[in-house]
Amino acid sequence: MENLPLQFESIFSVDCVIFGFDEGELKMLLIERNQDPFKGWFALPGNLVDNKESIEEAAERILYELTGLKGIFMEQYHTFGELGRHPHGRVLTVAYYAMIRLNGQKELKPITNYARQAVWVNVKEMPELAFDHSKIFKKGFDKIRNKISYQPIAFELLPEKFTLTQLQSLYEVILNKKLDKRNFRKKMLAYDILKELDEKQKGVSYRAAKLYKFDKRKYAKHFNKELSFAKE
Amino acid sequence: MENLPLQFESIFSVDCVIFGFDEGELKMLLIERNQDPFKGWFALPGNLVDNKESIEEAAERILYELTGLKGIFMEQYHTFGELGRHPHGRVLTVAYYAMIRLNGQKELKPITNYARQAVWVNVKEMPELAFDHSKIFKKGFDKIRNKISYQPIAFELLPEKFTLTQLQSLYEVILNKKLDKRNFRKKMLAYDILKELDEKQKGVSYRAAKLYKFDKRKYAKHFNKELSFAKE
DNA sequence: AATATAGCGTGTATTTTTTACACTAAGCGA
DNA sequence: TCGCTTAGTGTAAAAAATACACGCTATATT
Repeated sequence: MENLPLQFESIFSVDCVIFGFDEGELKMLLIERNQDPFKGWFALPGNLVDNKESIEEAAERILYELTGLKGIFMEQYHTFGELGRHPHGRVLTVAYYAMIRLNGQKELKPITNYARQAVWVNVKEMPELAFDHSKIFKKGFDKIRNKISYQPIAFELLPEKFTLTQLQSLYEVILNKKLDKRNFRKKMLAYDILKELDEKQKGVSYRAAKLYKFDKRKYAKHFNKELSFAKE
Repeated sequence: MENLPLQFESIFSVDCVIFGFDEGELKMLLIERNQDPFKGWFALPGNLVDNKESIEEAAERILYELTGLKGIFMEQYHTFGELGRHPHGRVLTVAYYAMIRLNGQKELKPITNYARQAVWVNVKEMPELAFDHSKIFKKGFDKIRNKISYQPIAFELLPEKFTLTQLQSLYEVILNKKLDKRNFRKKMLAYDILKELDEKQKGVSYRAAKLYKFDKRKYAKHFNKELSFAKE
């Protein structure tokens, strides 16, 4: 702290690990790089932070520029700064994650041409990524897997209205194990953070399930108590 | 990532939040700064990371230089990079924490003169700190409070041999609430990670308590199951 | 030697939470 | 109307968490 030049600029980047849930699969947002190094490789959306913006603002801007997604709230989870992580020198990267709702097909359109395209990739079919991004992704995945065990972040991934079966299968994908239907429902309803709607699922060729909404107001009330979904 | 100069140097720092437990009080390690800005203020041990060392190495080196403590394993928990956090420009700082055993009085002797002195301060009597260090400390404290609820990190703070009452009072200080003696013991012993010794406390003017050791081997066996201490 | 003192060490009953487990009901399509 | 597919439901047993109080023992004091 002491031997700093009197005025200086920091060089560091952010990387974003964005999860989405679609067709029963947990997916992650990747870009195909259009620049060296690692041109043509898949990578996490990420770039350098400007000198006059906060890191959070940078994360939001960069995600927008590379994928077209706007207004996504992300949470910081780790900073990576291995000596060898970038070919041109050590760049620190601050990693953020978010879980978002895929309303039907959210349009992915990179605004800059640093990215050739942005795509959703099933987390179970992740290719090798540029830089140390595979490691960053893995740690982010661990993070949400852990977090979902005590906080109901899963709702962020589902459409506004969802069935209990959808909710359960999301938990199953993230935790990577089967849960008991009756116990899952009992537990989830006991938390009293779901609002049952007067509506049913449509367009299915079997008995339609009731739809539910996440009730933020009730959730806030229970907020101190941490919720536990993982123990079963 | 794309518009990087071909070779560059990163400027960033680490700050260390080091907890110790002594005389029934949870304490934190602070230095008194001997340099502007904030000369004479208390601050977390922290400094710039060299260009050829990993962040972890830097944390260890810096802690040593400022306090004389060696070989402390620290864990990263957050990165702070507010635009205004350093008067000369934005410096990112990666924050680490550790909990350490204070064997009697561990000698604190700054090696460099960036620090005038290093001292243990009760977390309940924390002065205002330089830069945004109060915020960094607070987040670190939240972190261990949360962590101790499901992982037995408390052992790192106690002497090798300790009584159950000492262990309980440490939990009470960190969680900031009273726990029931019988239930605490029942739960702790049920986890089967303590080894009862054939020794007793010495030098107390009342019935001496049995001493215990933390049994790392048994802990490793149970490691998958997370332990819960906070619910009561 | 007797007594005071301070913290040690222990058990049980109750409530709450977690788990295991299987069938009928409803809606759609052929 | 029959067949298929998923929705929706309850109970009993086990495990975990909680609430709660007193005799014991080592030392210090007189």
